[in-house]
Amino acid sequence: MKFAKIPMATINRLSIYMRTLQEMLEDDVDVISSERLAKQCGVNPAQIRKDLAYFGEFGVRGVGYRVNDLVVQIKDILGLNRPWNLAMIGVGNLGSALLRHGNFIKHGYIFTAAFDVDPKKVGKRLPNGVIVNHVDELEEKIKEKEVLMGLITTPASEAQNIANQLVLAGINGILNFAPVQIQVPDCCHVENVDFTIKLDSIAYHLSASS
Amino acid sequence: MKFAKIPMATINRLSIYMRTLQEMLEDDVDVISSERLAKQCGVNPAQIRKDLAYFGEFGVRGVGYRVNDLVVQIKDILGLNRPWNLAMIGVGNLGSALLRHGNFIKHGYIFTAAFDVDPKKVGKRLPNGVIVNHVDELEEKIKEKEVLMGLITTPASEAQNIANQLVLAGINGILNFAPVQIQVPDCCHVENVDFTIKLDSIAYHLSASS
DNA sequence: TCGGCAATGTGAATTATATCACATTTTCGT
DNA sequence: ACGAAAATGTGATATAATTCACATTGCCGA
Ligand SMILES: NC(=O)c1ccc[n+]([C@@H]2O[C@H](COP(=O)([O-])OP(=O)(O)OC[C@H]3O[C@@H](n4cnc5c(N)ncnc54)[C@H](O)[C@@H]3O)[C@@H](O)[C@H]2O)c1
Ligand SMILES: NC(=O)c1ccc[n+]([C@@H]2O[C@H](COP(=O)([O-])OP(=O)(O)OC[C@H]3O[C@@H](n4cnc5c(N)ncnc54)[C@H](O)[C@@H]3O)[C@@H](O)[C@H]2O)c1
Repeated sequence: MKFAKIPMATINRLSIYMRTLQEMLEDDVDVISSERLAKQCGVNPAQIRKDLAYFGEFGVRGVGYRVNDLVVQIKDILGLNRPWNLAMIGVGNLGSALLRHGNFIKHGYIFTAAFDVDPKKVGKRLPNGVIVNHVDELEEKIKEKEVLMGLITTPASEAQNIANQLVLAGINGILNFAPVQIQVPDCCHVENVDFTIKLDSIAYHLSASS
Repeated sequence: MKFAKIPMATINRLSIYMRTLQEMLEDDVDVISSERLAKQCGVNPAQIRKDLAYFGEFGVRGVGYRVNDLVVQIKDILGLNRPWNLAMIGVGNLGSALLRHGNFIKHGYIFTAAFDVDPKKVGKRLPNGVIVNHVDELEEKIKEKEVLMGLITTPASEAQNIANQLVLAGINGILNFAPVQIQVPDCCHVENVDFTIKLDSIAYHLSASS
């Protein structure tokens, strides 16, 4: 079972399960059935069991899943039982909002470096103590701070260029907020966040149903 | 063909095609083959033709697609040949960054209302001229300003509550940035944006490949 | 100790999505 | 005017993901 190809959708759902389970922990739920968890997450119960079955057997038949254990197991699967150092490239509108946001650290994501080209921003100290570096120092600082993922929040026109530099600096995980498709070698994994695509999808549904 | 069930994935890809085509227009490309467009968008050429075939015949055999025409056609499909009025609920960190962002208006999305509960924010005028209202006035203002979609950027704990109010105010399209699964009636379409899920997915890929 | 219950884990069936492969249609050069 | 070239549109095929349905397993109470 361990060596089957894992659907991407499964990985994304595991994140959602994990987050839901963490909320349940705070409400002192300690055992949960796939049925109840499924309802909470808006998926089919068999889906949850199948998703987990790719990685092993984590439940107790007739009982359900121990919430705390399952959170740990999912974290193991996803590689989240360790901190991940992040770099932000582009400390503008969106970049700053993300840097200020407290949720990342709660999930083990730590901004340890930030870069910009604007002289007004370079040298500034961020609320989390990180100092904004000039993008010229990208490779050096990324290695020094042991950064493993880069978040691109520069203008779209710069995104590909920044991606290239990140890859050269040894980064192989990128979260791209610029609304362009960036090209990287196979060793590097890119995820895109594009809000307007989501808005378009809502527009389609509202138009189609009227 | 018109009445086949359209895959969600098709709709999302149409947005990507459209954006890529719009870039090409700026570079004065006026005809494009599915093959070249596919390469640019990182998909299979047959995929593009199939996606479009759900809605009609837009190309010229032996030639390709007229870029400008295809943009118009896709906009028609998605319902984007008209403006969409948006409301932002929660004018914090993220909400403000989005409100300041110029890309939305370029795609026909117009923020016409904004809401918060913080007395320091209510009454303030935003860069786009919109005044922040108290959330108590949600329904009234949403009707007055003819808002059709709501963006939720409040703390997660408030998200469901806000969603309920939006539905009551007649909204049936919601873009939710809070990291919780919100429940709405079938008439309402919800899309979620959750950055940490994307980070988790990157973490998984980096862990799995090492 | 044992039988019934409850909920998992999973092969099989179904549904959805993507790709192939080619007949069709248009353009263009001679 | 015609034949070759190019690229669409689409039925058939392949692949992937989801859901069903039930045998299996561990728990609990009598
Ligand atoms: N702000 C939003 O709400 C929002 C929403 C969706 C998408 N986006 C996308 O996110 C990106 C950033 O948006 P924004 O609103 O923060 O823009 P912004 O202009 O406020 O910020 C961009 C920052 O990048 C810096 N920069 C420019 N070139 C750079 C380079 N080569 N290296 C490093 N830094 C560089 C600029 O100095 C600036 O600080 C854009 O691609 C935008 O389309 C933003
Ligand atoms: N900031 C980010 O980069 C980021 C990233 C990912 C997810 N998110 C999510 O987006 C949401 C907002 O994040 P943020 O960083 O902007 O938080 P924030 O605290 O800066 O902003 C939240 C705003 O919502 C307002 N608010 C609270 N209750 C409200 C209510 N009932 N009605 C209307 N307004 C209300 C607050 O007054 C505040 O202005 C959160 O759910 C967060 O998890 C944010």
